Amino acid sequence: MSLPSNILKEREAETCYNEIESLMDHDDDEDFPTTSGIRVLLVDADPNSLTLMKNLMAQFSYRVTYYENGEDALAFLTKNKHVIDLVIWDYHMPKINGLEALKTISKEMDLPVVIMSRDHKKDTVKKSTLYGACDFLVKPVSKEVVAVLWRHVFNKTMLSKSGLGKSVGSDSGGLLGQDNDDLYQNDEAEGSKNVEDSVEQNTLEQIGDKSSSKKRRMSWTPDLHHKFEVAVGKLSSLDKVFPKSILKCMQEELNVEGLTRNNVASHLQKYRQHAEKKSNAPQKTLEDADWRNAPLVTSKPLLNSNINLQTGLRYFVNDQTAANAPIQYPTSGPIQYPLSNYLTMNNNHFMTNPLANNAPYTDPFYQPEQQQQYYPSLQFPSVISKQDHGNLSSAMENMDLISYPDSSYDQHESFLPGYNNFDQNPRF
DNA sequence: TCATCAATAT
DNA sequence: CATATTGATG
Repeated sequence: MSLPSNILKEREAETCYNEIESLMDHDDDEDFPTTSGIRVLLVDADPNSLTLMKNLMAQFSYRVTYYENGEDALAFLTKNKHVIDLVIWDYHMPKINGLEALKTISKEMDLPVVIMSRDHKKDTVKKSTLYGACDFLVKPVSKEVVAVLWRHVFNKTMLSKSGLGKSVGSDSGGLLGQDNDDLYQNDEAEGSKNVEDSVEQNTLEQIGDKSSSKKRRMSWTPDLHHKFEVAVGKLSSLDKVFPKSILKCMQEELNVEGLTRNNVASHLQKYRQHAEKKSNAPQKTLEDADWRNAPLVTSKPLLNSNINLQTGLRYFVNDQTAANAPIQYPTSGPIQYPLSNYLTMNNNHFMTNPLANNAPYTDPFYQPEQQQQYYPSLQFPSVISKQDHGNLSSAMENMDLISYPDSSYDQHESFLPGYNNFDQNPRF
């Protein structure tokens, strides 16, 4: 098993350090960082797009090895992993698709893998990122994307690895250090059945095999939390807001099973702390207030977008529409999510694509002949911090993926790679 | 490292 | 039952 630092070590030292320095020095907008010499394995079953991408990358002096056949590519890779810096794999491949490649590569070697796809449907993006894809490119890939690709990948992999200090061995399973099999714990659990299911499993497990499996910690899904709040609301007028009464109400009136009084008590504690915190300190710090009140940054969107180091997804930090969109907790019926779709970025933050105000936006940063219209609400997702959004975040905490449009994305939408601004101390 | 959850101890 | 502490998680 190769070491995470192999990217650094195995490239020629001088090129490498020059590369780093030039990368770090360039926060200048117009200058693209050099990508020369980066050794890329490019795999795409479609010869046309393969050629296109290969040529484009050659323009930026990447050293590209390319395959149409996934098996051949993998065979090459196992022998030559030490001379490859980056793997770009098409999602839709016969035999070995992007996900298969991700699995194998993250297991057997330690290389950043970028997934490329013509579509960017819900599943494609979700699975790719969850399986540890370092980046997700939508075909046709623009030259701007290629220009900053290595910078993103490098930044992501190196930062996350050096962030843990020198420890090298522990994170070898993948970029996120997660086992693929465990990623979808919550996938089958939906809606109100969540807790019942998990608790049932617990009891079953405990009966069947006491020694091996730990009981799974329950999770307060949005739906369950909603019921909790409904129960609290009903009881509050009677001054009977105690765990026991809440539990009773939830069980009898809201058909919740499998909860214990302690579960409710624990949640109630957190719920109250949350309310207290909110009433005590509704004032934000100056800095936060400044940020929240700052005008929407639209002058150079790409330059202001960030990449999340864990998911590889882009986010944009100043979308007030999204930041201010409240989540609705009706006293009955399903929760009304705001005009947004939330992706969990990490345990602290959500990325959102507000679907409101779809007015096309022309990026002034581009030269006239290159100008294109964006749909800002979709192009530039923003981040909502949990600290600023109490009631929104508490209910959504445990969700990997809250919601997505049922239909595939608008064709104008994509997770466009932005320019990482190398903010070493990002707000998020 | 750091914040926060749910569980458990007091 | 309320509150403090713990352990796990990401």
